[in-house]
Amino acid sequence: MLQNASGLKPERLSDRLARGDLLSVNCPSRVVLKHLTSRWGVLVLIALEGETLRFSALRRKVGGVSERMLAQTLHDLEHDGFVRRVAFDVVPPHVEYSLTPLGIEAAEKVRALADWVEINLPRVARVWDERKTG
Amino acid sequence: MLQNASGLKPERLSDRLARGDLLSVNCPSRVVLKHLTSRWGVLVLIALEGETLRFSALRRKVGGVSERMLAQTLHDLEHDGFVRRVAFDVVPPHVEYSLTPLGIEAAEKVRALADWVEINLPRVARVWDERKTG
DNA sequence: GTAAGAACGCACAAAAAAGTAAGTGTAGAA
DNA sequence: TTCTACACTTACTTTTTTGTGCGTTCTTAC
Repeated sequence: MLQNASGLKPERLSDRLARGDLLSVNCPSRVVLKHLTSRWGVLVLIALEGETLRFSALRRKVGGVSERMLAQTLHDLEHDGFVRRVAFDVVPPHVEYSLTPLGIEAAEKVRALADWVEINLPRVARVWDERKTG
Repeated sequence: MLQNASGLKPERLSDRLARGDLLSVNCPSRVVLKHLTSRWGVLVLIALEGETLRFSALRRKVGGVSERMLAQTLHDLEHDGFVRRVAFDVVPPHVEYSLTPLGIEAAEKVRALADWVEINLPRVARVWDERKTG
């Protein structure tokens, strides 16, 4: 994937991706969407909204993440430009994570969805119950 | 999970779930969020916005889904009350899928996120490029 | 002293998600 | 008369994701 079949000039992603269509296979947006909607991606974005946190604090805030998964999620989000990582060269290590402007925008959308789910959970739960009751 | 340890009256999910906190482990909203943000869940919701589709048509519209995954995704979404399935007892089979009112609301949120991603993909791609260029 | 905390990277293992292939039963098209 | 479409299901394989635990390197608290 991402290979340059015609193999000419050095590819620039930002050129090639004017506008994709989510519903088409290989739409590059799908990759980004995947990071944003990943199990921990959503929660990290939300946890980081409005505050800067250190790795451990973030881990404590996001219930259930393992260190490995948090690190990986943070890498992905940083790589896409949603999260900013600032490391101070001291010992013991001190690293701060925060949202970039891009990340803030994305977090808003993610948060809107998450909020909707939390608020409407009772409606969904009612459907579950009905099905059990028959 | 979901077992009734104290084992008294028949549990009703809609009671137990007044309001969860996404950031806590075992928050039930996470299950629903998982379905909505799953790889194919997002696409199916979007594909079904505004139109009723048959299984095959849906499969053709959502590029890349296998039959198995589409069926499973549809099951999950139906189970949560986002999708309505209407089967006509004829041969060859005829089944129609559409969004419920709940599904329409959810789809709006999901779509908002997806649209944001598509529109802002160039900004993300620029970050990718920068990193490559160094 | 000895343990914990800081922020990971790395190797391995288990679990979950996804893909592949094949089968079902009938009808209308080629 | 052989083929395709329809809407799946089931069994099996592959891929991806997630978790576990160890090592690092130094400092502060007990």
